[in-house]
Amino acid sequence: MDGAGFPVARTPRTRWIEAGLETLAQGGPDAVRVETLATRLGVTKGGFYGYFDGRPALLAEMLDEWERRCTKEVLAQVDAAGGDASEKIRRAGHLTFSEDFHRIDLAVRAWARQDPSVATRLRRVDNERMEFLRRMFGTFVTDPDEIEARSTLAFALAIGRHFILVDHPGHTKNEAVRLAGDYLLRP
Amino acid sequence: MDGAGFPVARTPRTRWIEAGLETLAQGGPDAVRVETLATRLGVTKGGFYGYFDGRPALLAEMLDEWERRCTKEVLAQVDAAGGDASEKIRRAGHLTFSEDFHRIDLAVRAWARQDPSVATRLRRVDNERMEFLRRMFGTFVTDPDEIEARSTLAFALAIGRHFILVDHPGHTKNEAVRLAGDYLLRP
DNA sequence: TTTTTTATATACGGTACCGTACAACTTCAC
DNA sequence: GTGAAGTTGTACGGTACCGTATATAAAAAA
Repeated sequence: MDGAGFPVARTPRTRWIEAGLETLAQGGPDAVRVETLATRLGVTKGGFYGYFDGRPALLAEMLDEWERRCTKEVLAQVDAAGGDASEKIRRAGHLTFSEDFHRIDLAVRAWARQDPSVATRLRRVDNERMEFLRRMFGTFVTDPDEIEARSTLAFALAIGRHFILVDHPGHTKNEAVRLAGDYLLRP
Repeated sequence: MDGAGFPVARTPRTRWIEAGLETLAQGGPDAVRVETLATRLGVTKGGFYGYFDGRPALLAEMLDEWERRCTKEVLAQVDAAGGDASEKIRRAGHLTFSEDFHRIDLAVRAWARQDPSVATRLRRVDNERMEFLRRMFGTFVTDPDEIEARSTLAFALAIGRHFILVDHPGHTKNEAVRLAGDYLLRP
């Protein structure tokens, strides 16, 4: 065809990015080191610089991937599943606030406090999520201020629960969060 | 007296700890490096190892200082000021999450997600704060579940507002948070 | 002033990581 | 096979940081 025989990459871009995101979730952005990632992947950094223009480029692409996942991917899954409007809203909520996305998300969130360019990306994503919450509360609350208040609290609960370390005597943590959620969602 | 002449330390323990906390707030725990701190303080690391048994010891003492500040110091001030329950809640919020303490607090919070020993300390502090919130809500709410729900939401709002990056069309961020706070504190 | 005591500067060896250069290997096309 | 072309391993120099050892400076006590 266009003429080149080549070996299959053992460690293509996607694997570096995947390992990077995993490490980010576990240890924060400072834990994402080229040589560490290489060891983790069972290779040396030899191939890395063929794919990425240095460590900053990897970090940028990790953020690209994270952003893509929590926007396009979530919307695609929601649309694919079908159902009516409120069904879709609920599904989107479960997806964007699922444990799976959260680990990376929380790391990005902490990272954003120290890096303005990360903050810009996070703001873009968070605004979309907040819009979703407003739509949700708008279906059974009429006062705009109350919509804003409840949406803000719901978002804060979804995020805060992972940054706050408290015991709830007589309840599990999940029960306590559910209690708070119910309080927020009552008519 | 006990017999020692000595020069006044230009850079005593407290200054290292102070600089450490400041750096922690700005760049996270990984930014707290001995030599970097020394440069920032206009000295070399020469004196550091006379005070601290290595970098981990400094980090530990930084956490000691942070813990001391946000328990004894803050609660004393809140109780001293008086006022009714919701007044105290706001005051506690303003004090423990005053810009000054807050910057450090949020950094510790992010740090705790990656270090179990930090998490243990944070849990101790957060439990005290949560106890305070429950007491305050308990003065005008009777249902225990509702006390727990409102307290959880109040805490989540205080923390979440700094980790969430959203625009509130028609409101400033502070207005939006106040809206949420009012909603939470209504009788 | 001299001595004593301590804080800091300087110098060192070691580790971990970055990014580059190039050699060695692997796979496909022929 | 042989060769082309991409992937990975290895080797290198550079930087930043750790922790130690020791010299220097400076202030209190004599």
